[in-house]
Amino acid sequence: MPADVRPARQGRPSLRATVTEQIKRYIIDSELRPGDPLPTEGELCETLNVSRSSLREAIKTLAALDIVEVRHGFGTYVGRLSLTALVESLTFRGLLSPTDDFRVLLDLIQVRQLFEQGMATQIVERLDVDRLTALDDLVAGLERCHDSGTSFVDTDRAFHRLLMEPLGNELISQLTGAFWDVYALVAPHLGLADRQEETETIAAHRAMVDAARARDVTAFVAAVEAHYAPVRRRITAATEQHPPHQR
Amino acid sequence: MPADVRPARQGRPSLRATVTEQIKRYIIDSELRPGDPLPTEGELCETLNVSRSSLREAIKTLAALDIVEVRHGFGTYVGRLSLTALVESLTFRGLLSPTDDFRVLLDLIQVRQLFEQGMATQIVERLDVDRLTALDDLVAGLERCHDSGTSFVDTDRAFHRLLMEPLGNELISQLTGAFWDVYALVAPHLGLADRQEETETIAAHRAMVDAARARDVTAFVAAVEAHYAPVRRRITAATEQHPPHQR
DNA sequence: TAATATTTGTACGTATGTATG
DNA sequence: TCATACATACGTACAAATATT
Repeated sequence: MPADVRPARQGRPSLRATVTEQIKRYIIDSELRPGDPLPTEGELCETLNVSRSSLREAIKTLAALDIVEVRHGFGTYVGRLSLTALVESLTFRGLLSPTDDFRVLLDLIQVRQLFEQGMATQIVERLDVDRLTALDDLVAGLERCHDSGTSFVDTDRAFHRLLMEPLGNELISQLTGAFWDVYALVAPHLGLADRQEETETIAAHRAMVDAARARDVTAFVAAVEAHYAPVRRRITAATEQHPPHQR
Repeated sequence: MPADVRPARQGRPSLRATVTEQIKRYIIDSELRPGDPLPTEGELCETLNVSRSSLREAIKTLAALDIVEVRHGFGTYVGRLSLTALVESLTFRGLLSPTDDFRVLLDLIQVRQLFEQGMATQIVERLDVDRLTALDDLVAGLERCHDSGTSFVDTDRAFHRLLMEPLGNELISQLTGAFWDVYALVAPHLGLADRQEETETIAAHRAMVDAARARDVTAFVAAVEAHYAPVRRRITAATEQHPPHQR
């Protein structure tokens, strides 16, 4: 009986690796969808002929990838397949290396900018009136947050996700959200204050909406540039002074 | 004693969640680097005051994210922080929904194209003579593979990674590799044959190198377009005929 | 409100497999 | 070959969460 999958490093695949593959196979073969229930641990143990400990470790591996979702005392379900694993992995990377973490953040910002500038033509084309109005509201929300001193972050995240939504590319949308999450999680640990530039940032958001409404790709790209430029400057400045790693 | 971390959904965080956070914290606080050894399971159990089962499940969660790496019979180490989790997650997503999987692939191709076109200016600017020569060799390698009928894939992957390397953006490089991996894993399951268009693909690769050598951004972008156009056509065609899900 | 069944979470003990020297 | 250290696997028991009655 040949091993039909990659032997990872060498030797035989571990039992847990086998079990994770079997569970994935079960989900695919049963044509389950996110949210659908899986058999209980007991049933799976019996079906796959493994102990509960081994099965649980396999389940935990799959849960980390959001391929399954476990609810205590209730059951196990097919996961939402979100990119939480990517967020966790990148966040940890950002927190891990004090000397390199600014590099990680710069990389991240560059990708976000690449998404919005590289898709500028399609974004400007496809943003309909409803979405433009919604974006207006979100910018107004940013201003309210600024005035009242409340948190910026949720509204900002929603803005950038809504911007990419009309592309109809679920991967880009999710990556946008994921990268935003990572930035929001890592930046505070680096002592990067946001508030000083909020006014500038809000203006850039508004410029993006205006450019999109005017179907002016060039102006839109410039507005995106203006949106990310201060952040990049700040990170670069922080890199140069090579601050001590806090905590 | 207040719960100092996010309550996730509701209630108290599970012990396992706490343990995973503690291990991550330990790695960061100890300033460990990828490849560095962690304490043994026994020591960690004692330090964190948890049973082996709980600890092991936490370890498995971290291993799935490549935050730690376990070597059987040898020990546990800080992981390479690769994007294997992203690859696994996206691959599974592609395999999961027969009706949508072409959509997933199209999304993927679009992002790959976005990377190469959006970064065209910098790529063309920064590719030095050595790298251009290396790219020449890789194209020659593609031709040899085509003539001898051997596998295309490794050389193609190397080409696209080398293309992005001079950007110095590790995230883009890794995402490029990850997306390539996902495509290579999912495409065969959809019955998308590659060989028919190999000649066309090789020509596009060569055009990309030539354009880069001439520092001609416009030509480079066009070559990238020509590289991905046939793939996208093929996926679109396959979508329309809505084939039965094999296996 | 309370009791109960179901399901996942945690703990511990023991035996086995694996890598290194 | 052997010894040691370590991870892997299994089984059982009980705790905690959830839903139903």
